[in-house]
Amino acid sequence: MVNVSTSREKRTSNWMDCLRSSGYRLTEARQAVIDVLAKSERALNATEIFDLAREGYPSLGLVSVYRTLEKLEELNLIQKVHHPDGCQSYIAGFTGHQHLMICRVCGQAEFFEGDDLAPLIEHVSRESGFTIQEHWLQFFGICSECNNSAKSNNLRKKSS
Amino acid sequence: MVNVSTSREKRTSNWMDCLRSSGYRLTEARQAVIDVLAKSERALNATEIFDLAREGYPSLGLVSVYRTLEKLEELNLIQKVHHPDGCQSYIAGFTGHQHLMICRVCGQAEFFEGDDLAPLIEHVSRESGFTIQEHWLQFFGICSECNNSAKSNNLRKKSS
DNA sequence: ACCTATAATGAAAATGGTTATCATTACCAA
DNA sequence: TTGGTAATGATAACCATTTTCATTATAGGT
Repeated sequence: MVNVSTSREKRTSNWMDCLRSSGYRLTEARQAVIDVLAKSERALNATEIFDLAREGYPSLGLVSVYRTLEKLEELNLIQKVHHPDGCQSYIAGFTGHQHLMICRVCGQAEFFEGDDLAPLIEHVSRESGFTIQEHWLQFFGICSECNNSAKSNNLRKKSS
Repeated sequence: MVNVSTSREKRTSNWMDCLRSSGYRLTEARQAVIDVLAKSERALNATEIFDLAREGYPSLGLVSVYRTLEKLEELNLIQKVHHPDGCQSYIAGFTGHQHLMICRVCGQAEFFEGDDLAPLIEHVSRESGFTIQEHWLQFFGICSECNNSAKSNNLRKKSS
């Protein structure tokens, strides 16, 4: 089952449904991991998820985090995010593609669409003899919130 | 010092020059690592480099491989390559950008140019409020050599 | 509502890749 | 040639991830 675009609020129950319909059991450990990941605006690694999830479910074991991540990835509910300093973090995601925009300050990640790489792929393909099957595209920068708080910081500095 | 486009043959000596002019010493261990990396057509991880380099310099230690990689990356002579199953391999590269085309069969990696993402970046930027500073673009597919050998395999199958 | 098979769990140990420590070696400027 | 020291390789330490295993808790059947 492939999940479809889901509001962040319904994502948790949707994921639990996906697990159940794939023959997996619904456990408190999984619930705790899913709660954290489904509502996060940035990619999280196993340890971060562990720490956050234990706030609500203290008996959670780190191993269960790894095991849950495995299953969520298998069901295409989450995807691994590649980053200059580490590629072991995960984020809720609809497609298998890497079309993310990542804020270097706060880590917030946002999907974008509208890339038309067909002409480039066509060109590079003909030039090189490569058959191109997949592409990764990712942007790094500063999100609007961090842009704004940087501005107001500057104002404060100037006025002081 | 930033290295410029260099033919594969001259790359080794060029890299040694870069090391020297940056105040690093030229040692046999480094030479061995550089020899392997400079002539490789695909990204290699530390262990692969270690194994290959020891063929010519058996007393090489794995730790020296890591240390040399560190320095070559610092001098922008090599860059880390991100891949679905592992992001710890390195390839000789001119720029800090990820504009690679990688063969899924043999791993051969080739740089390409000619991407004009300015309109897309402009659009996504305005839409989201993100300031986009950098982008990663990477293609995966089958290189021309592997395409050809796949074809001849098919012919052989059909004729037998 | 209770059983029961077994999937899933958490703790502890094992693994594997990378980094730190340290005595020894070898590079290179003087 | 020599001396200061950067770099080396061996070993140990480290840390994230995986495996093992006895115990627990889920969900389907009764």
